[in-house]
Amino acid sequence: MSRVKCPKCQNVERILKAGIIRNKQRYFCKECVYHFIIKKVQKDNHILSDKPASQVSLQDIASVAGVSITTVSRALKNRPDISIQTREYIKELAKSLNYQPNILAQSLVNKSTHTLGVIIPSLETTVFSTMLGGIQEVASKAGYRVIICNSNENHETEIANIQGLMNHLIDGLLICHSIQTSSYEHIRIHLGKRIPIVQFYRVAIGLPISQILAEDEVGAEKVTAYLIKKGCRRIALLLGPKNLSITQKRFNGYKISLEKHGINLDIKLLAHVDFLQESVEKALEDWLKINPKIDGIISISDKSAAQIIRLLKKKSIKIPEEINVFGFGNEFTGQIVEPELSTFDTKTRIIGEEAARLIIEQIISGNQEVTSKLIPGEIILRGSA
Amino acid sequence: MSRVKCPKCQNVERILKAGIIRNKQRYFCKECVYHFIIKKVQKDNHILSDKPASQVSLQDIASVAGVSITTVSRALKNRPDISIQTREYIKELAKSLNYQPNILAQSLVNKSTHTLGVIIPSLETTVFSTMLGGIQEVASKAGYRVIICNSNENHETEIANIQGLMNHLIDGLLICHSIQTSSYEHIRIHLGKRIPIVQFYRVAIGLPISQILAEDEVGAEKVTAYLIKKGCRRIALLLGPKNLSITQKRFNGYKISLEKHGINLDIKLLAHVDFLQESVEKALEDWLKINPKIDGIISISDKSAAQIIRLLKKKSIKIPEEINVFGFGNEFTGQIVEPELSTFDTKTRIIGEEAARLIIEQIISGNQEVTSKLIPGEIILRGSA
DNA sequence: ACCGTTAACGTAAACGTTTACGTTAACGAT
DNA sequence: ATCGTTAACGTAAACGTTTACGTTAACGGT
Repeated sequence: MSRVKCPKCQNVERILKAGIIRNKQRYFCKECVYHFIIKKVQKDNHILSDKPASQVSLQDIASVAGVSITTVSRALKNRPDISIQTREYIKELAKSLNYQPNILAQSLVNKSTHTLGVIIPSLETTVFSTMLGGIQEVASKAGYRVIICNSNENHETEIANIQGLMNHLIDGLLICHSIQTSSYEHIRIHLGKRIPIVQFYRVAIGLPISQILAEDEVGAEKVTAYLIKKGCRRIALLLGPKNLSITQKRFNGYKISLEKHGINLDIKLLAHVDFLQESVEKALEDWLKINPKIDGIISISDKSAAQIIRLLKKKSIKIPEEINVFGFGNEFTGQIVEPELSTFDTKTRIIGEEAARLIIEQIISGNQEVTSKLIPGEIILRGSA
Repeated sequence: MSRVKCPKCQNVERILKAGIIRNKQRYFCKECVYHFIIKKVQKDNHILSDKPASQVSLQDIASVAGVSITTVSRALKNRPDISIQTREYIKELAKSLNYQPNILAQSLVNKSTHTLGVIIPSLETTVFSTMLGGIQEVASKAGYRVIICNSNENHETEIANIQGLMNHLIDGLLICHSIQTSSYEHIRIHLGKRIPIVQFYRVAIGLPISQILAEDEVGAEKVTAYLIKKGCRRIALLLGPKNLSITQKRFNGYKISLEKHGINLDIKLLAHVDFLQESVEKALEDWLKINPKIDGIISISDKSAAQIIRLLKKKSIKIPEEINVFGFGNEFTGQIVEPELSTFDTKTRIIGEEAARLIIEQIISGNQEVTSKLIPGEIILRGSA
């Protein structure tokens, strides 16, 4: 009935229809017992007809040079088993064709991407962008790219980001936890695998993971001691959410220092904020109502401290005469506010640098020994305390 | 002489040595004319003997389920041509084995990485980290990852970063040029290819590339006009390096406004700085020596403006009575300095958001039509002018 | 009995590399 | 002539996916 010809036995007579598959008629040849579908005619893609935009591959170079892909790879990678003439010829050819290796394919074979993943809670907070700067610099110098994921202080986002990065995109993970992160199951499941993890600044306490930390406890202790020495007895402490490691450590340092100097801890002097301007203002209002009056404030960040100073001045409260204000982090803002802010410099950039250094070392050595490093900070005295 | 047996014909007699290759003895069987090397005995890697750390692949699932890789892929991707029972079984199996797809392999096949590349001159400058925040947010919501490369205001680094990212790592490139970038050959060679490029904030003038811009010209014009209306006649203008687009545009706006109000342009009132504190201080010193005296300063950024205010106050120069100071960018610092800083809000975050939105649209639609978008800014009046 | 249809699978090519292993031809020594 | 050696290449598998295409068995209609 039809002019269909069997591609195997060339028979035209005993061909039967045999169903429709993917919108194409299928046939069955009774002669040679063979099912088949009529192929479309091939397009004429002889020469580089329609690939203006696509990158040239090893195959393209090999075709032009008249050698195999292996030989091209050998030439470009300076491997042995190739003659000098061939090597130079191929190298020049590759350059003239503007060959660029496909990093995806390389990574797939080499099982290494030369990329670090960084999970950061926010990009618009000075401490974090400063740490990122340190990470970037060290990573770049060591030949590593950086994928930055912003968790936006959100637990779910943090989990999703980590999962994505861990799916073979990175050689190592640097993580600074979000405010909301209180369980660490999503980290634990990746421990002991191929990809090393380093926590920095905000860390999970109690997990066997390498950490790079600021001197939160020591710093808070030193600052508290300094204020006590200056005569303060009612020192208010502005802290972040309770689950954060920096919150716990700074509180510890504060408490230790009070104990050493025989001052009783007053819970009313503690406040937990979420880094937003409103919550800082609220905490300050509450403190100012307390009796006996507060005579010192240790802030969670320089930004909040600067904000506190502005608010106190609006209320005509003298700094440092009535209230001493101390910041944490040594941000630029502290040099702008009046009086200039005394602060504990946590050496934020160095934390980033060290974190990158540590993870790169772990990647290269394959040694994932758990280490914990404290970056020494420094009290910087200016006008506010 | 030896007990070597030919793997083909099992002959033991007519075996000859045939060179050493990669430190292994090679043999030649005269019987069947065959070269061979004695293979090492295979290791017993029956069960998952030594893969505690390696991720499970489609192949692993397929082996356990007793089906082919294709079937597993179909199940996990909800493709047709699979029975519901099989699909559900495989899905559960995958979950219990904690299967995670290898994004590298997916990207290689799909020729798409769902990743945006961003080249930024610095991470520690507020405008940039704010724009990054905007980019990140829009990208995340659209399901795109972000690779951030810090050019560190360096031309060579910018070139290297772009080249790296373009080697199949990203689906689209967002770029904000470094100070040092004056030639744009490294951008031009990537135009018209598969990967769209969008410039933002600092752009190359004259290249056919889509751009998202701040209202630099209009903003400078408005600010200048405002100061003139307030009575200023000697308005100093702090600019960045001459090759930057924002420098040229802000200067244009300034000039236009002066002309409109019949004020002559005085070159001595212009200063080009490199964003470092020292150069700002130097520019200010020079200005203060000029006669007739300056009565207004338009700064390149809020940070520099805040710095200028502090310096002026140290010299007991009254703001805004003697000198009006205007910033650019609406950074947090402007609310801390006293008097609070009047500024032109360039809506930095929106610039980032729009840049991300535009490039994602170009990626999805495949339409690389060149568009240029100006993000409307807004004058914010506070105490300094 | 014969034919047409379809659900549900499998095979293999493709993406662009890297690399273990095979092969060839030329050369020198016996 | 026969054998050992080596430089310089090629072949093919592997990395983990996706997908075009082929195949099988079962079923229903005549």
